[in-house]
Amino acid sequence: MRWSQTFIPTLKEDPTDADITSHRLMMRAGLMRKVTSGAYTYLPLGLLALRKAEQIVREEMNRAGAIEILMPSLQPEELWAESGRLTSFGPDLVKHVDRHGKTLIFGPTHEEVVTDLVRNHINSYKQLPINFYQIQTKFRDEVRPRFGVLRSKEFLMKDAYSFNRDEASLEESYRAMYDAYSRICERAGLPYVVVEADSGAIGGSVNHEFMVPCEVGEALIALCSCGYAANTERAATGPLPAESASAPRALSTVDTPGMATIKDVSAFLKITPSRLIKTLIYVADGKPVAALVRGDHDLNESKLRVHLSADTLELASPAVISEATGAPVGFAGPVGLDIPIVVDRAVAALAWGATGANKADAHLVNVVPGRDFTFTASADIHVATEGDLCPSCGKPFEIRRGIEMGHIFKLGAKYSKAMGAKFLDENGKEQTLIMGCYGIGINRIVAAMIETSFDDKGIIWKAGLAPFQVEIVALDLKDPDVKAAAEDLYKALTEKGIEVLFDDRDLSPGIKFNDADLIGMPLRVTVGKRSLKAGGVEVKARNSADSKVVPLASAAAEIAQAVVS
RNA sequence: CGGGGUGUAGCGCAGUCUGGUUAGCGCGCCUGCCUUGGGCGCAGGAGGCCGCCAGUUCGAAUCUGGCCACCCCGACCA
Repeated sequence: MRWSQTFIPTLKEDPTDADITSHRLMMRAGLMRKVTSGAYTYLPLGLLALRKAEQIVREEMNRAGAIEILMPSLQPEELWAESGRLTSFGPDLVKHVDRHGKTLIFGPTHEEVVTDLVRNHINSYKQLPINFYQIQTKFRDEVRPRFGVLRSKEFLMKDAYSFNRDEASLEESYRAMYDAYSRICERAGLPYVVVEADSGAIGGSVNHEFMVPCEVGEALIALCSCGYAANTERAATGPLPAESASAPRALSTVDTPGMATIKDVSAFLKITPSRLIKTLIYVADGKPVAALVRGDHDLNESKLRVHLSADTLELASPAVISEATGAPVGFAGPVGLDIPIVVDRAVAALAWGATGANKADAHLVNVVPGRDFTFTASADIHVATEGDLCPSCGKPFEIRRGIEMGHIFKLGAKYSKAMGAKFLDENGKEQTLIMGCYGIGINRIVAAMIETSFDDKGIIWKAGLAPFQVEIVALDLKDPDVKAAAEDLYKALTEKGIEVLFDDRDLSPGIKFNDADLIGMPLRVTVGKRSLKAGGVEVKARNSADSKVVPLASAAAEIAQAVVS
């Protein structure tokens, strides 16, 4: 591709609305442009990279035995009503009412559509297992799109859905996807960790996320040297050692006028937030329950829901809170409370703490769990954080940020049961299909790679995703010898099937070198009067400061060799 | 949805507080000359509903009100 014949609008300055590296560089290197919040136009260079990512994913899916199809973005609302997700997915759904008044959903995911396909056409165990996938644009009405293409309202996704006869078969499909995802990360040049994750709105039990560790990642992951790795939304925590109870003092009440937040109260009482016992009132399946966590911890609703075996769980309204505790929000406490009380194990481990007094403008101090209040259960119900211990080996976690690039789920019968997707087994007996689903964000592959491979000059492409393997920078194009040498090399490399970008623009060397660094192709070949005088062309890798002069006669072969290796 | 911020040429910004000729600067763009190994030089030029609507005023980029868009933090989240 000749630079003069394509469209690569590089920017000298950083755009004001991009402040993370990948977004900034994707704009500056001319990979894309924003159309509106959360929606981008991919320009030639960005599109080439996106297609590379897509092709890697496609090849690995095919290799893993998945079958490519293409489902529509437009989905009938009724299918979502059948699965029950019309409400659970809620406001994130992008909807459209057509001229007949029928509501269509712009698919954020395709469990319903694919399950509908399968229930109509898969009837026998002989057709199983089967795994359908597609690479398609998805829509989500994101509350806050951000970080360029890392969280957008419209994005390219590969979604695969396996249908299996039983758990053992699902395990095989799941394993095949797990391995495929690992290979995809490796081919794309992405550093990654696989973590246990929470399943959110998709459902199911076992699931893993493929994370690219990176400062701008939105997910927090707990890592342990023993190999345990989990999203902090999901990570179990090991029990903290109980504090030794040194001569407990008597419970007493302290006036705390207007102090309803952890920050206010801990400052006023001159104790650390970890000594405060935060009392949260929830409504589980219609009944109020108190959940106690340390002031420096966040309650993990998933853990609490699982512990309570509740179908629905939501934070109680102020009215319910004051009815249960007799106090306004901010002053709830466990002492004297007559609803079920679940304490986090970290709270149970406290020798003493401070809590709300169930009375406006008052807190209790020297509260001893078990002495001053009893509790229904003690469980791990807080979000894993710095200072927590690994549940597997007991050593402290390391907490890191990561970009969630892929997510694989064992769904079980969640959708097949709700939508009646069944098959007949060898005995002619009707069975419900078991499902798995496997998603990977194509745009995120590209952005995450850039986010983890750049320098102050620009992008440093890993070969797997690089739009071109080689950029020829031709200087002194008005010199016939230089022109001929550059053209010949371009032709020779192209004929060898190498992806070459030929910067044939008649611009000053500085601009061309800076652009070459910015767009960051793995190999740069400079052809100019000076290089010819030195005996040929200058070859330099983007990720190295060294360069060498290669004779014209062997240049094409040598460069081709370097690209392959 | 709560908090904060920004909208002036393709990009990056000044001007707004304190209203007053023709709205500036750098980069980019066009023409000519010059230059060719790290964002050259000289000369000439094009490009603006100053986010939108309404109001105040003799006069509004500037003051007032409403609206819209975008960004950041938080909440939320395959």
